[in-house]
Amino acid sequence: MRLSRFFMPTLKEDPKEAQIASHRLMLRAGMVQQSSAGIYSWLPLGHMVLKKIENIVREEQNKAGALELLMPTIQPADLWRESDRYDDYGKEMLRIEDRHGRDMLYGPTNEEQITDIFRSNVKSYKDLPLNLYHIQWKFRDEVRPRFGVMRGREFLMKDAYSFDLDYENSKIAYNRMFVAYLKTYARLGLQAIPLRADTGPIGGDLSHEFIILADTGESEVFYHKDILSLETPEDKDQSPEELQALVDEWTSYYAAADEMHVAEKCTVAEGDLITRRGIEVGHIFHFGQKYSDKMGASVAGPDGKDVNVSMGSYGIGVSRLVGGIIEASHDENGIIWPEEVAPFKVGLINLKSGDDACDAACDEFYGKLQAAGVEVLYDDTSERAGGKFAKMDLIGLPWQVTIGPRGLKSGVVEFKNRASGEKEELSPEAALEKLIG
RNA sequence: CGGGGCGUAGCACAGCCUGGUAGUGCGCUCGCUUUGGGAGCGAGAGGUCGCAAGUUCGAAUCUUGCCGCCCCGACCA
Repeated sequence: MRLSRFFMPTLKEDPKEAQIASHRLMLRAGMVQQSSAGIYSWLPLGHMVLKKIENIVREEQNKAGALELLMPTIQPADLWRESDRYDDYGKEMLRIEDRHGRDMLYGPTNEEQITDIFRSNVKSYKDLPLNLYHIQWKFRDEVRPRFGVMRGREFLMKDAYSFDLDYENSKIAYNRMFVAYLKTYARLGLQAIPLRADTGPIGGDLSHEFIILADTGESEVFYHKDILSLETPEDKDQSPEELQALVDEWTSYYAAADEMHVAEKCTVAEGDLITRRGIEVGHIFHFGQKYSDKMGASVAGPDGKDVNVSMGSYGIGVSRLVGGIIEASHDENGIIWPEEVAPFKVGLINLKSGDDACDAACDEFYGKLQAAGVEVLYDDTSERAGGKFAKMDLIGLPWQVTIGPRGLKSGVVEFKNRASGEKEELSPEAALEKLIG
């Protein structure tokens, strides 16, 4: 992509409404634009990152055997009356009336909708286990949206729903998602910690939330220091026994958010207990028959008798992760994208566009990267050098290649790693080798 | 939802107290000079001063009401 043809409205100064790093940087980098409180338009650069995260989440869900579908954003109130949540959910639910006077709502989550799909189509235990998910926009009318996309009212979420014949099988589904989440966060370049969690309005008896550490996190977390040295599970299929062993390993260390942490009961030695702040980026629940009982989601078991299925739900905040990753990975100059989610892998800077030698060298370099399928943003504008450097650091692409008249005289380009700040002078061929090789 | 703050050019702000030609910096356009870490000079474009009512000869400025946004708290993926 040539910057001259791209739409990336960056800001040199900090917008005053943005208080925390990710919000400030997303606005400055031209990733999002606020539409109203807690509701954002995703501009091309932000949209690219959002889609990258979404795709990684999707791939890991698919690998874990979940099947993607897509449920609507607007749901009928009657479904929610069946589960009694229409009255319980409170003002966070955005309620709408259609032209016929029917009560509708903008879905804050989809347990009722998925249970309806399940009950009208699945009748036999032979069709289980089943795990269905979608990646869809949700709306929760938060009293106080804040922190940009991290606590928006409208947000993109992956939510999966598992259906099993009994608790034992449901537990396997739960464990499978637990492990899939560990793999997902690792691919996103994040160190995530599973915490035993409160089940809240979704209900249920088993629940973990996944948090990433960042100073601006909204809740305080307490954990045993060794949990950070656990190895991410291999990216392969695991048997139910292997899954259980992995979950046991990850939950054997103490880890709790402030509302679940009781200092007197915590047995971790003082020197081993770390207190930091965390951002919740995922939450999984086993809630058994809560919805299948109320909504009549049953299948015939092996003995021919109907059984209400045992369910779980599994959420990942996709749009929140965009902000979360920035919180966990930035410096005073801007964002530092982990390579897997970076909008482009390489930023190519033409230091003197209009100069024949520079233009020719850049065009050639750009062409070769594109031919090799490497995503590159080529700053071919006539802006001054300082501005180009600052902008490239701001948007945080993992690698920067700078081509200017001075280097060209001695046949080198500057090759910079955004994360470490390390620079080296290389021949164009050597730089290409590093990026393509 | 309790408490606080702010709405003036795309962005950040001054002007308001004490009513009288709507300003500054950045950004944008054009020209010239520049060109290796957010340049200089010159010339421009860009505003229903959040909205409405009121007071007044006259309102960005005073009064009232409304709307929007931000921060702290409680709440929450």
